[in-house]
Amino acid sequence: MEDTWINKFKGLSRLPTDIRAELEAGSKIVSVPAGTQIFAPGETADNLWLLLDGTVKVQQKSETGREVFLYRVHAGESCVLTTASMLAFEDYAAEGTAETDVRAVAIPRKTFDDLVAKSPVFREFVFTAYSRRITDLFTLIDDIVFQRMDVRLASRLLELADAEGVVRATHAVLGTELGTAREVISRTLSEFQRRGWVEQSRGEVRLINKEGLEHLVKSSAVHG
Amino acid sequence: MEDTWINKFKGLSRLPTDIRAELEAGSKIVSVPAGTQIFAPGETADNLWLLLDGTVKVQQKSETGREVFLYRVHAGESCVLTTASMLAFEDYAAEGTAETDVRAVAIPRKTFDDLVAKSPVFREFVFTAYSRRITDLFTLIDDIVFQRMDVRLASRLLELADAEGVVRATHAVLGTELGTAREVISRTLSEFQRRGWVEQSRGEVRLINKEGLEHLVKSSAVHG
DNA sequence: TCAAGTTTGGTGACTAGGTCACCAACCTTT
DNA sequence: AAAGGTTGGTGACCTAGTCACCAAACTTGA
Repeated sequence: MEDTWINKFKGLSRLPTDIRAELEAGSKIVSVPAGTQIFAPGETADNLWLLLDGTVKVQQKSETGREVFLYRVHAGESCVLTTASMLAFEDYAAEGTAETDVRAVAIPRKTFDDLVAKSPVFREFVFTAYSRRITDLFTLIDDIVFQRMDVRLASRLLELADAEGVVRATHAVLGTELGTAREVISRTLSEFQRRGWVEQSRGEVRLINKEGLEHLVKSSAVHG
Repeated sequence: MEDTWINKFKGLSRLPTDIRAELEAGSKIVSVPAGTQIFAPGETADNLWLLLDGTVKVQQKSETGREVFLYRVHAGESCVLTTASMLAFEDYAAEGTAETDVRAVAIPRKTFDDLVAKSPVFREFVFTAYSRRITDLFTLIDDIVFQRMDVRLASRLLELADAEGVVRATHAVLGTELGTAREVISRTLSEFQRRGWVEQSRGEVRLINKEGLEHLVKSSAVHG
């Protein structure tokens, strides 16, 4: 029914015909509604997901119940870090939730393992995805340690804004995204509002002066 | 000359004979002195290292020149995260340095790729190593965000202490290990000294009451 | 439609920890 | 013994995380 999804993934378009056929035959397209938990700590993942539409948020839950945002998987990307736990038959410490309605290709362990064995192109696809994710994690650690909160919030708001420049998220959610407390978000947003960069209402932040936010982000990139 | 190193690596001992032979023939044992830079940002790694002796410290260098410690590779482990960049032909954002004299098995890209293709046991070895490293990174992020500095320092001191209970490291080094400033280390160590847990001299910290440190670490694990 | 409960955001007071500037003690080199 | 680098100590200050509490905005149900 849908024989072109492979072309949505840059690294897969070079797959030879026989491997493409095996990949299509050995996987299936799934749809889940927003809010669905896709993988959870303590569960062994048994499918590699390649996202066709929507986004998945990956968070780490600490023993105290608090959460830290790790990364976000967008359409055209894969939840590849789960494959490590998949092939290693190990549990995964993070949890993934569909933020929006999600359509994805689910590749079961067996197909995945076969393709890694057979296809150099597929191997490169997997390891490239890994490499990107791991680099993201390194960048996250760097940010947490060295970057100021206001800069991190400004840049996250710019990322999360929709076409109208509106971010639909509560202060508490933004807090876990950045690994900080809700109060810190509230205070920083008040300051942004005082400067005329944003307007707020319950559950949303409207960016009314993106240049201000962008300038804050840029200026800090220079000095660190 | 050395045909038993494979048994130092738990996940490799189950390799079938022909694969063992290929692995041994296609790799070589290398030795480097303490302080050697093993991989650096901007370089494509072209060997997977399996550590036989010594330790390798992996750090992220930020644009500002400051460093954050990411993880430490011990004997019997592999620098597996570099393989992602190896197979993806991508640069790596982190740098690895030999902390001690290091003896290791270097597996070149070609051998590595062949073995991943041919051997399910080797694949499992690689992905298990990945899984462990990634989980470590998640734990690190969690620690940085939620754990108190004094607890983190206490636990790091216990890890780094030699058989005599001595940690040979300057305050500045301990600072980068924990992603904090030297001053914070100095103050926290003074407090530990005041409590009779450690004694200090230039370049080293002697743990004279490990129970005190351990108790601090344990007590915080309960409440978070 | 109103009361009760829940979710969301605001605030003051306090603490932990990161930053800056500077100095002193200590080691190494010549 | 002087000079210079390395290491550690300290006060003042600022950022951000924590705690306790409240108020406003929404939701639910009788």
